[in-house]
Amino acid sequence: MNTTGLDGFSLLDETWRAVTPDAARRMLIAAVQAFADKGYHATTTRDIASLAGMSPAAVYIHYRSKEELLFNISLVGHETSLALLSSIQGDGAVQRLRNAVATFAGWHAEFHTTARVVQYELGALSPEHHAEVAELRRQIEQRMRSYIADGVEEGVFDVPDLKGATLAVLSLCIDVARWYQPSGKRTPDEIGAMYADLVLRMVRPT
Amino acid sequence: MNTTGLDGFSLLDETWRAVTPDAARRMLIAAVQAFADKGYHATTTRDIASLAGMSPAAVYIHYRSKEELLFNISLVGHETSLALLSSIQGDGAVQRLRNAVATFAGWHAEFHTTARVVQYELGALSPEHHAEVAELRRQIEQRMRSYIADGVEEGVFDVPDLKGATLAVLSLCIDVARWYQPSGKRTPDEIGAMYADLVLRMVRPT
DNA sequence: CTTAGCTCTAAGCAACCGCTTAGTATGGAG
DNA sequence: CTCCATACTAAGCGGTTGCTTAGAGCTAAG
Repeated sequence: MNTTGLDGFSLLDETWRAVTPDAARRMLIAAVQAFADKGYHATTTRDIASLAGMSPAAVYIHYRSKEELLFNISLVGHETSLALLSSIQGDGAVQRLRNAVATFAGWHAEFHTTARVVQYELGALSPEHHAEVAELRRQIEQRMRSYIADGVEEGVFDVPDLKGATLAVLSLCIDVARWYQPSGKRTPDEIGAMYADLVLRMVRPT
Repeated sequence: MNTTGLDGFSLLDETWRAVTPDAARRMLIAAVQAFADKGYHATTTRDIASLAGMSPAAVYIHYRSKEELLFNISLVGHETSLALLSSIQGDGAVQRLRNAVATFAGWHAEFHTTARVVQYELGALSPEHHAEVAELRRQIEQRMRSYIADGVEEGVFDVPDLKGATLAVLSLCIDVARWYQPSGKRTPDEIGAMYADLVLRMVRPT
Protein backbone atom coordinates (compact mmCIF):
# COMPACT_ATOMS: atom_id res chain seq x y z
CA MET A 1 0.00 0.00 0.00
CA ASN A 2 1.26 3.41 -1.01
CA THR A 3 0.04 6.13 1.32
CA THR A 4 2.00 8.98 -0.18
CA GLY A 5 0.25 9.37 -3.48
CA LEU A 6 3.62 9.18 -5.22
CA ASP A 7 4.73 6.30 -7.39
CA GLY A 8 7.07 3.96 -5.63
CA PHE A 9 9.53 4.44 -8.44
CA SER A 10 9.72 7.60 -10.45
CA LEU A 11 12.02 9.25 -12.95
CA LEU A 12 11.92 12.22 -10.65
CA ASP A 13 14.00 10.30 -8.13
CA GLU A 14 16.95 10.53 -10.49
CA THR A 15 17.07 14.31 -10.44
CA TRP A 16 16.49 14.67 -6.72
CA ARG A 17 18.60 11.80 -5.45
CA ALA A 18 21.02 14.12 -3.66
CA VAL A 19 18.32 15.85 -1.60
CA THR A 20 18.35 14.78 2.05
CA PRO A 21 16.86 13.92 4.43
CA ASP A 22 14.39 11.50 2.93
CA ALA A 23 11.31 13.46 3.98
CA ALA A 24 12.69 16.65 2.42
CA ARG A 25 13.18 14.82 -0.88
CA ARG A 26 9.68 13.33 -0.81
CA MET A 27 8.31 16.80 -0.13
CA LEU A 28 10.27 18.24 -3.02
CA ILE A 29 9.13 15.54 -5.43
CA ALA A 30 5.54 16.07 -4.31
CA ALA A 31 5.94 19.80 -4.95
CA VAL A 32 7.34 19.18 -8.45
CA GLN A 33 4.35 17.01 -9.32
CA ALA A 34 1.81 19.45 -7.89
CA PHE A 35 3.45 22.55 -9.42
CA ALA A 36 3.72 20.85 -12.81
CA ASP A 37 0.14 19.65 -12.66
CA LYS A 38 -1.69 22.75 -11.46
CA GLY A 39 0.86 25.54 -11.38
CA TYR A 40 2.60 27.12 -8.40
CA HIS A 41 -0.18 29.47 -7.35
CA ALA A 42 -2.95 26.88 -7.68
CA THR A 43 -1.01 24.47 -5.47
CA THR A 44 -1.53 24.73 -1.72
CA THR A 45 1.00 23.68 0.90
CA ARG A 46 -1.66 21.20 2.02
CA ASP A 47 -1.63 19.64 -1.47
CA ILE A 48 2.11 19.16 -1.29
CA ALA A 49 2.09 17.77 2.24
CA SER A 50 -0.70 15.32 1.49
CA LEU A 51 1.04 14.15 -1.73
CA ALA A 52 4.12 13.52 0.39
CA GLY A 53 1.97 11.68 2.95
CA MET A 54 2.59 14.13 5.77
CA SER A 55 0.83 16.87 7.70
CA PRO A 56 0.66 20.46 6.39
CA ALA A 57 3.10 21.69 9.02
CA ALA A 58 5.78 19.19 7.97
CA VAL A 59 6.58 21.32 4.93
CA TYR A 60 8.08 23.97 7.20
CA ILE A 61 10.44 21.59 8.97
CA HIS A 62 12.51 21.36 5.78
CA TYR A 63 11.67 24.54 3.88
CA ARG A 64 11.21 28.10 5.03
CA SER A 65 8.33 28.75 2.64
CA LYS A 66 6.44 27.47 -0.36
CA GLU A 67 8.56 29.76 -2.52
CA GLU A 68 11.75 28.15 -1.21
CA LEU A 69 10.45 24.81 -2.42
CA LEU A 70 9.96 26.31 -5.87
CA PHE A 71 13.41 27.88 -5.77
CA ASN A 72 15.07 24.58 -4.89
CA ILE A 73 13.27 22.87 -7.76
CA SER A 74 14.11 25.66 -10.17
CA LEU A 75 17.76 25.85 -9.15
CA VAL A 76 18.46 22.12 -9.33
CA GLY A 77 16.47 21.86 -12.56
CA HIS A 78 18.44 24.64 -14.22
CA GLU A 79 21.77 23.29 -12.95
CA THR A 80 20.89 19.84 -14.24
CA SER A 81 19.96 21.00 -17.73
CA LEU A 82 23.00 23.30 -17.91
CA ALA A 83 25.27 20.44 -16.88
CA LEU A 84 23.66 18.23 -19.49
CA LEU A 85 24.15 20.84 -22.21
CA SER A 86 27.73 21.49 -21.12
CA SER A 87 28.72 17.83 -21.33
CA ILE A 88 27.91 17.49 -25.03
CA GLN A 89 30.58 15.74 -27.09
CA GLY A 90 30.88 14.89 -30.75
CA ASP A 91 33.16 14.98 -33.73
CA GLY A 92 32.64 18.28 -35.52
CA ALA A 93 30.05 21.01 -35.11
CA VAL A 94 27.31 19.08 -36.91
CA GLN A 95 27.56 16.13 -34.53
CA ARG A 96 27.80 18.38 -31.49
CA LEU A 97 24.73 20.46 -32.40
CA ARG A 98 22.85 17.27 -33.19
CA ASN A 99 23.74 15.85 -29.78
CA ALA A 100 23.01 19.13 -28.01
CA VAL A 101 19.52 19.50 -29.45
CA ALA A 102 18.68 15.81 -29.06
CA THR A 103 19.82 15.87 -25.44
CA PHE A 104 18.24 19.19 -24.49
CA ALA A 105 14.90 18.53 -26.21
CA GLY A 106 14.90 14.94 -24.96
CA TRP A 107 15.42 16.12 -21.39
CA HIS A 108 12.42 18.45 -21.67
CA ALA A 109 10.34 15.45 -22.73
CA GLU A 110 11.65 12.79 -20.35
CA PHE A 111 11.66 15.14 -17.38
CA HIS A 112 8.70 17.18 -18.56
CA THR A 113 7.31 17.36 -15.03
CA THR A 114 10.41 19.08 -13.70
CA ALA A 115 10.92 21.02 -16.92
CA ARG A 116 7.43 22.49 -16.74
CA VAL A 117 8.13 23.95 -13.32
CA VAL A 118 11.58 25.11 -14.40
CA GLN A 119 10.34 26.84 -17.54
CA TYR A 120 6.89 28.11 -16.67
CA GLU A 121 6.97 29.04 -12.98
CA LEU A 122 9.91 31.46 -13.07
CA GLY A 123 7.56 34.36 -12.45
CA ALA A 124 6.62 33.06 -9.03
CA LEU A 125 10.19 33.27 -7.73
CA SER A 126 11.25 36.14 -5.47
CA PRO A 127 13.30 38.81 -7.27
CA GLU A 128 16.52 37.58 -5.62
CA HIS A 129 15.90 33.95 -6.49
CA HIS A 130 14.81 34.90 -9.99
CA ALA A 131 18.07 36.76 -10.55
CA GLU A 132 20.07 33.73 -9.46
CA VAL A 133 18.23 31.48 -11.89
CA ALA A 134 18.42 34.06 -14.69
CA GLU A 135 22.21 33.84 -14.57
CA LEU A 136 22.01 30.08 -15.19
CA ARG A 137 19.65 30.70 -18.09
CA ARG A 138 22.16 33.09 -19.62
CA GLN A 139 24.80 30.35 -19.42
CA ILE A 140 22.45 27.86 -21.07
CA GLU A 141 21.85 30.29 -23.93
CA GLN A 142 25.58 30.92 -24.32
CA ARG A 143 26.29 27.18 -24.52
CA MET A 144 23.73 26.62 -27.24
CA ARG A 145 24.93 29.68 -29.15
CA SER A 146 28.52 28.42 -29.07
CA TYR A 147 27.47 25.08 -30.59
CA ILE A 148 25.87 26.95 -33.49
CA ALA A 149 28.72 29.47 -33.79
CA ASP A 150 31.23 26.62 -34.02
CA GLY A 151 29.50 25.34 -37.14
CA VAL A 152 29.49 28.80 -38.70
CA GLU A 153 33.24 29.12 -38.09
CA GLU A 154 33.83 25.63 -39.48
CA GLY A 155 31.82 26.70 -42.52
CA VAL A 156 29.33 23.84 -42.19
CA PHE A 157 26.40 26.03 -41.03
CA ASP A 158 24.74 28.95 -42.80
CA VAL A 159 23.18 31.16 -40.14
CA PRO A 160 22.33 34.77 -41.08
CA ASP A 161 21.27 35.69 -37.53
CA LEU A 162 23.16 33.81 -34.81
CA LYS A 163 21.28 35.28 -31.87
CA GLY A 164 17.92 34.75 -33.52
CA ALA A 165 18.72 31.17 -34.47
CA THR A 166 19.89 30.39 -30.93
CA LEU A 167 16.67 31.84 -29.56
CA ALA A 168 14.60 29.73 -31.95
CA VAL A 169 16.48 26.51 -31.18
CA LEU A 170 16.21 26.98 -27.42
CA SER A 171 12.58 27.98 -27.78
CA LEU A 172 11.83 24.84 -29.76
CA CYS A 173 13.43 22.61 -27.13
CA ILE A 174 11.92 24.38 -24.13
CA ASP A 175 8.40 24.27 -25.55
CA VAL A 176 8.58 20.48 -25.59
CA ALA A 177 7.84 20.62 -21.87
CA ARG A 178 4.52 22.34 -22.64
CA TRP A 179 3.08 19.93 -25.20
CA TYR A 180 4.77 16.62 -24.35
CA GLN A 181 2.53 13.88 -23.01
CA PRO A 182 3.88 10.48 -21.92
CA SER A 183 0.80 8.92 -23.53
CA GLY A 184 1.84 10.31 -26.91
CA LYS A 185 3.31 8.22 -29.69
CA ARG A 186 6.86 9.56 -29.65
CA THR A 187 9.41 8.61 -26.99
CA PRO A 188 11.64 11.34 -25.58
CA ASP A 189 14.55 9.93 -27.59
CA GLU A 190 12.52 10.03 -30.79
CA ILE A 191 11.54 13.63 -30.10
CA GLY A 192 15.18 14.49 -29.48
CA ALA A 193 16.26 12.87 -32.75
CA MET A 194 13.47 14.50 -34.76
CA TYR A 195 14.22 17.93 -33.33
CA ALA A 196 17.95 17.53 -33.96
CA ASP A 197 17.11 16.78 -37.61
CA LEU A 198 14.84 19.80 -37.91
CA VAL A 199 17.43 22.11 -36.35
CA LEU A 200 20.21 20.85 -38.61
CA ARG A 201 17.95 21.51 -41.58
CA MET A 202 17.50 25.04 -40.27
CA VAL A 203 21.23 25.77 -40.18
CA ARG A 204 22.50 23.78 -43.15
CA PRO A 205 23.92 25.72 -46.10
CA THR A 206 21.87 26.13 -49.26
CA MET B 1 -5.56 61.80 -15.31
CA ASN B 2 -5.99 58.12 -15.88
CA THR B 3 -7.69 56.43 -12.97
CA THR B 4 -8.05 52.99 -14.51
CA GLY B 5 -4.44 51.89 -14.57
CA LEU B 6 -4.86 51.03 -18.23
CA ASP B 7 -3.20 52.90 -21.04
CA GLY B 8 -5.52 55.29 -22.79
CA PHE B 9 -4.63 53.60 -26.06
CA SER B 10 -3.68 49.98 -26.26
CA LEU B 11 -3.22 47.32 -28.88
CA LEU B 12 -5.54 45.23 -26.76
CA ASP B 13 -8.42 47.45 -27.79
CA GLU B 14 -8.17 46.07 -31.29
CA THR B 15 -8.92 42.51 -30.24
CA TRP B 16 -11.69 43.38 -27.81
CA ARG B 17 -13.41 46.13 -29.78
CA ALA B 18 -16.61 44.10 -30.17
CA VAL B 19 -17.07 43.55 -26.44
CA THR B 20 -19.88 45.65 -24.97
CA PRO B 21 -20.85 47.45 -22.80
CA ASP B 22 -17.83 49.63 -22.26
CA ALA B 23 -17.32 48.61 -18.65
CA ALA B 24 -17.37 44.93 -19.60
CA ARG B 25 -14.64 45.54 -22.16
CA ARG B 26 -12.51 47.51 -19.72
CA MET B 27 -12.88 44.67 -17.22
CA LEU B 28 -11.85 42.13 -19.85
CA ILE B 29 -8.80 44.12 -20.91
CA ALA B 30 -7.82 44.54 -17.27
CA ALA B 31 -8.15 40.77 -16.81
CA VAL B 32 -5.96 40.08 -19.86
CA GLN B 33 -3.23 42.32 -18.50
CA ALA B 34 -3.39 40.86 -15.00
CA PHE B 35 -3.57 37.23 -16.16
CA ALA B 36 -0.68 37.77 -18.57
CA ASP B 37 1.39 39.52 -15.93
CA LYS B 38 0.92 37.24 -12.93
CA GLY B 39 -1.03 34.23 -14.12
CA TYR B 40 -4.69 33.38 -13.60
CA HIS B 41 -4.39 31.91 -10.12
CA ALA B 42 -2.16 34.69 -8.80
CA THR B 43 -4.63 37.32 -10.00
CA THR B 44 -7.47 38.29 -7.66
CA THR B 45 -10.80 39.64 -8.74
CA ARG B 46 -9.83 42.74 -6.73
CA ASP B 47 -6.74 43.15 -8.95
CA ILE B 48 -8.89 43.07 -12.05
CA ALA B 49 -11.51 45.46 -10.69
CA SER B 50 -8.93 47.96 -9.50
CA LEU B 51 -7.09 47.81 -12.86
CA ALA B 52 -10.43 48.58 -14.51
CA GLY B 53 -10.99 51.41 -12.04
CA MET B 54 -14.05 49.87 -10.42
CA SER B 55 -15.10 48.18 -7.22
CA PRO B 56 -14.55 44.42 -6.69
CA ALA B 57 -18.27 43.69 -6.99
CA ALA B 58 -18.47 45.29 -10.44
CA VAL B 59 -16.79 42.24 -11.97
CA TYR B 60 -19.92 40.22 -11.29
CA ILE B 61 -22.27 42.62 -13.03
CA HIS B 62 -20.82 41.56 -16.36
CA TYR B 63 -19.33 38.12 -15.70
CA ARG B 64 -20.60 35.17 -13.72
CA SER B 65 -17.18 34.28 -12.36
CA LYS B 66 -13.45 34.86 -12.67
CA GLU B 67 -13.24 31.71 -14.79
CA GLU B 68 -15.81 33.12 -17.22
CA LEU B 69 -13.54 36.11 -17.75
CA LEU B 70 -10.71 33.73 -18.62
CA PHE B 71 -12.96 31.74 -20.93
CA ASN B 72 -14.04 34.84 -22.82
CA ILE B 73 -10.41 35.86 -23.28
CA SER B 74 -9.39 32.38 -24.33
CA LEU B 75 -12.27 31.93 -26.75
CA VAL B 76 -11.89 35.27 -28.51
CA GLY B 77 -8.11 34.85 -28.55
CA HIS B 78 -8.32 31.42 -30.16
CA GLU B 79 -10.96 32.54 -32.65
CA THR B 80 -8.86 35.54 -33.62
CA SER B 81 -5.69 33.56 -34.22
CA LEU B 82 -7.61 30.85 -36.11
CA ALA B 83 -9.24 33.48 -38.32
CA LEU B 84 -5.84 35.03 -38.95
CA LEU B 85 -4.33 31.68 -39.90
CA SER B 86 -7.31 30.83 -42.10
CA SER B 87 -7.09 34.04 -44.10
CA ILE B 88 -3.56 33.38 -45.37
CA GLN B 89 -3.09 33.99 -49.07
CA GLY B 90 -0.14 33.63 -51.40
CA ASP B 91 1.01 32.29 -54.72
CA GLY B 92 2.19 28.72 -54.18
CA ALA B 93 2.87 26.71 -51.03
CA VAL B 94 6.18 28.43 -50.28
CA GLN B 95 4.58 31.87 -50.19
CA ARG B 96 1.59 30.61 -48.21
CA LEU B 97 3.71 28.90 -45.53
CA ARG B 98 5.91 31.97 -45.33
CA ASN B 99 2.87 34.18 -44.79
CA ALA B 100 1.30 31.73 -42.36
CA VAL B 101 4.36 31.52 -40.10
CA ALA B 102 5.11 35.24 -40.33
CA THR B 103 1.52 36.09 -39.45
CA PHE B 104 1.07 33.51 -36.69
CA ALA B 105 4.44 34.15 -35.01
CA GLY B 106 4.01 37.89 -35.47
CA TRP B 107 0.61 37.78 -33.78
CA HIS B 108 2.12 35.99 -30.78
CA ALA B 109 4.64 38.83 -30.50
CA GLU B 110 2.41 41.83 -31.19
CA PHE B 111 -0.41 40.50 -29.01
CA HIS B 112 1.85 38.68 -26.57
CA THR B 113 -0.27 39.81 -23.64
CA THR B 114 -3.37 38.11 -25.00
CA ALA B 115 -1.33 35.23 -26.43
CA ARG B 116 0.20 34.45 -23.06
CA VAL B 117 -3.21 34.00 -21.51
CA VAL B 118 -4.44 32.03 -24.52
CA GLN B 119 -1.47 29.65 -24.55
CA TYR B 120 -0.48 29.29 -20.91
CA GLU B 121 -3.68 29.49 -18.88
CA LEU B 122 -5.66 26.74 -20.61
CA GLY B 123 -5.35 24.55 -17.54
CA ALA B 124 -7.40 26.96 -15.45
CA LEU B 125 -10.47 26.58 -17.66
CA SER B 126 -13.39 24.41 -16.57
CA PRO B 127 -13.51 21.03 -18.35
CA GLU B 128 -16.44 22.17 -20.52
CA HIS B 129 -14.78 25.41 -21.54
CA HIS B 130 -11.47 23.64 -22.07
CA ALA B 131 -13.13 21.20 -24.47
CA GLU B 132 -14.61 24.05 -26.46
CA VAL B 133 -11.23 25.73 -26.83
CA ALA B 134 -9.48 22.43 -27.59
CA GLU B 135 -11.64 22.07 -30.70
CA LEU B 136 -10.40 25.45 -31.96
CA ARG B 137 -6.82 24.38 -31.26
CA ARG B 138 -7.36 21.28 -33.36
CA GLN B 139 -8.53 23.47 -36.25
CA ILE B 140 -5.48 25.70 -35.88
CA GLU B 141 -3.21 22.65 -36.07
CA GLN B 142 -5.06 21.34 -39.11
CA ARG B 143 -4.68 24.67 -40.90
CA MET B 144 -0.95 24.81 -40.33
CA ARG B 145 -0.57 21.17 -41.34
CA SER B 146 -2.39 21.79 -44.59
CA TYR B 147 -0.04 24.64 -45.50
CA ILE B 148 2.90 22.27 -45.06
CA ALA B 149 1.16 19.36 -46.77
CA ASP B 150 0.41 21.57 -49.80
CA GLY B 151 4.12 22.10 -50.33
CA VAL B 152 4.84 18.40 -50.05
CA GLU B 153 2.21 17.67 -52.71
CA GLU B 154 3.58 20.43 -54.91
CA GLY B 155 6.99 18.84 -54.47
CA VAL B 156 8.58 22.02 -53.13
CA PHE B 157 8.92 20.80 -49.52
CA ASP B 158 10.81 17.79 -48.16
CA VAL B 159 9.15 16.77 -44.90
CA PRO B 160 9.79 13.23 -43.62
CA ASP B 161 7.34 13.59 -40.70
CA LEU B 162 4.38 15.88 -41.48
CA LYS B 163 2.79 15.68 -38.05
CA GLY B 164 6.08 16.21 -36.28
CA ALA B 165 6.99 19.16 -38.47
CA THR B 166 3.57 20.77 -37.89
CA LEU B 167 4.03 20.34 -34.17
CA ALA B 168 7.46 21.95 -34.30
CA VAL B 169 6.30 24.90 -36.40
CA LEU B 170 3.31 25.61 -34.18
CA SER B 171 5.47 25.17 -31.10
CA LEU B 172 8.01 27.65 -32.41
CA CYS B 173 5.33 30.28 -33.08
CA ILE B 174 3.44 29.75 -29.83
CA ASP B 175 6.56 29.99 -27.69
CA VAL B 176 7.12 33.52 -28.98
CA ALA B 177 4.46 34.61 -26.48
CA ARG B 178 6.66 33.29 -23.65
CA TRP B 179 9.93 35.03 -24.46
CA TYR B 180 8.84 38.14 -26.39
CA GLN B 181 9.45 41.48 -24.73
CA PRO B 182 8.38 44.78 -26.29
CA SER B 183 11.65 46.26 -25.04
CA GLY B 184 13.62 43.79 -27.16
CA LYS B 185 15.40 44.70 -30.35
CA ARG B 186 13.18 42.88 -32.83
CA THR B 187 9.76 44.14 -33.88
CA PRO B 188 6.90 41.64 -34.19
CA ASP B 189 7.16 41.88 -37.99
CA GLU B 190 10.89 41.15 -37.88
CA ILE B 191 10.28 38.14 -35.67
CA GLY B 192 7.63 36.92 -38.07
CA ALA B 193 9.95 37.31 -41.06
CA MET B 194 12.85 35.62 -39.29
CA TYR B 195 10.70 32.70 -38.18
CA ALA B 196 9.23 32.29 -41.65
CA ASP B 197 12.78 32.03 -43.00
CA LEU B 198 13.80 29.47 -40.39
CA VAL B 199 10.72 27.35 -41.05
CA LEU B 200 11.21 27.41 -44.82
CA ARG B 201 14.79 26.27 -44.26
CA MET B 202 13.41 23.40 -42.19
CA VAL B 203 11.12 22.14 -44.95
CA ARG B 204 13.17 22.91 -48.07
CA PRO B 205 14.46 19.95 -50.10
CA THR B 206 18.12 18.94 -49.83
C1' DC C 1 17.74 6.33 33.14
C1' DT C 2 18.11 11.17 31.83
C1' DT C 3 18.14 14.50 28.59
C1' DA C 4 18.87 17.04 24.50
C1' DG C 5 17.72 17.40 19.78
C1' DC C 6 15.36 16.34 15.78
C1' DT C 7 11.04 15.25 13.25
C1' DC C 8 6.69 15.22 13.10
C1' DT C 9 1.33 16.36 14.17
C1' DA C 10 -2.97 18.73 15.90
C1' DA C 11 -4.80 22.87 16.21
C1' DG C 12 -5.35 27.27 14.90
C1' DC C 13 -4.35 32.37 13.58
C1' DA C 14 -4.55 36.42 10.70
C1' DA C 15 -5.06 37.56 6.14
C1' DC C 16 -7.06 36.98 1.90
C1' DC C 17 -9.93 34.62 -1.47
C1' DG C 18 -14.22 34.46 -4.78
C1' DC C 19 -18.48 35.89 -4.57
C1' DT C 20 -23.11 37.85 -2.50
C1' DT C 21 -26.20 41.09 -0.52
C1' DA C 22 -28.32 45.42 0.38
C1' DG C 23 -28.71 49.70 -1.06
C1' DT C 24 -27.60 54.08 -3.96
C1' DA C 25 -27.24 56.84 -8.20
C1' DT C 26 -28.66 57.54 -12.91
C1' DG C 27 -31.39 57.95 -16.90
C1' DG C 28 -35.14 56.98 -19.94
C1' DA C 29 -40.32 55.68 -20.57
C1' DG C 30 -44.95 56.81 -19.54
C1' DC D 1 -43.59 63.97 -11.70
C1' DT D 2 -43.52 58.51 -10.87
C1' DC D 3 -41.74 54.16 -12.02
C1' DC D 4 -38.59 50.86 -13.29
C1' DA D 5 -34.42 48.84 -15.15
C1' DT D 6 -29.54 49.13 -15.26
C1' DA D 7 -24.91 49.87 -13.31
C1' DC D 8 -22.57 50.56 -9.75
C1' DT D 9 -20.53 50.58 -4.51
C1' DA D 10 -19.91 49.48 0.55
C1' DA D 11 -19.87 45.97 3.42
C1' DG D 12 -19.25 41.51 4.48
C1' DC D 13 -19.82 36.16 4.45
C1' DG D 14 -18.00 31.58 4.52
C1' DG D 15 -14.16 29.20 3.20
C1' DT D 16 -9.25 28.74 2.20
C1' DT D 17 -4.55 30.34 2.32
C1' DG D 18 0.47 30.33 4.00
C1' DC D 19 2.42 29.77 8.00
C1' DT D 20 2.97 29.33 13.41
C1' DT D 21 2.63 27.38 17.90
C1' DA D 22 2.64 23.92 21.41
C1' DG D 23 3.69 19.67 22.30
C1' DA D 24 4.32 14.45 21.39
C1' DG D 25 7.30 10.56 19.78
C1' DC D 26 11.68 8.87 18.72
C1' DT D 27 16.81 8.40 18.80
C1' DA D 28 21.16 8.48 20.66
C1' DA D 29 24.79 10.55 23.56
C1' DG D 30 26.31 10.80 28.44
